[in-house]
Amino acid sequence: MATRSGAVVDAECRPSALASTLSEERAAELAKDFAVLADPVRLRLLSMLASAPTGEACVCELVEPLARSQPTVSHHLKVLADAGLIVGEKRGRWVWYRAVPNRLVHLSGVLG
Amino acid sequence: MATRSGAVVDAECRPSALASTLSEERAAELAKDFAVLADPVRLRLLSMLASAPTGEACVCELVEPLARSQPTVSHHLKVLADAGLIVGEKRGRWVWYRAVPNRLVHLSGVLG
DNA sequence: ACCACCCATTGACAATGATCGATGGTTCGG
DNA sequence: CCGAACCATCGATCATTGTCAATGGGTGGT
Repeated sequence: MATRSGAVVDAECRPSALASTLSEERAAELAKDFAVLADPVRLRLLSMLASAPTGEACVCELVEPLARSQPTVSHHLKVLADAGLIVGEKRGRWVWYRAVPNRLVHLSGVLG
Repeated sequence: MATRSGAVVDAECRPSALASTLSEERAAELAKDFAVLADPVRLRLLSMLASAPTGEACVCELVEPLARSQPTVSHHLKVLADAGLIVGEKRGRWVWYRAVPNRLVHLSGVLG
């Protein structure tokens, strides 16, 4: 179907505006946040800390139930700590980790 | 502090029960769900589809704003579709993708 | 029948990340 | 002061994944 003076372009895909409401930078930030949660060991670590009777646990308590080596568990704890999801406090020989409450709420808001 | 008959082991880390409330299988499932969201291109795709005037968009409309090749965009759309987050319908030469509502709510519940 | 257009699949490659063994730094008990 | 226990870091390895070029399969206009 041609217009009077123009070429026929009716069947072509026009680039037009689907300007995303989500900027590239913001998307990258969110993706990093979700990537922290995209690992079963880290999810179980969060669960174990959240359900700990005293609210905290030392690394040596976490290694065995996870069936991973101690360096691996330490690695995941660091990832979680860097993301602000947990905090660690050194007391004597032990380092006690505790889940940071409400730190996941902003992600929950993105989804809901 | 020693007990009556036992040796002193007070300073050792005992393995004891931090039985995670989150099973290894469930953790693996959740991790896969979060992994789908752990990519900026996929997050922007979801955003673009959700904010599309008609609620849907064809692939050719999505390629340019994302600054990725068409095969790459197709790949991400497939990942999202396999996760049940979007659905695609072929009409003529085009495939129209639409976001599936409320599909993210269960993840939102996990976080909140 | 041909060609242009839309989209998916394939194959290859580079980057990222999960994992472990080995090592080093602290801290405490004896 | 020495050894043992706890934890972090380093180096290496292997699997996963994001990306693109090339290709193929459909669909529709001419």
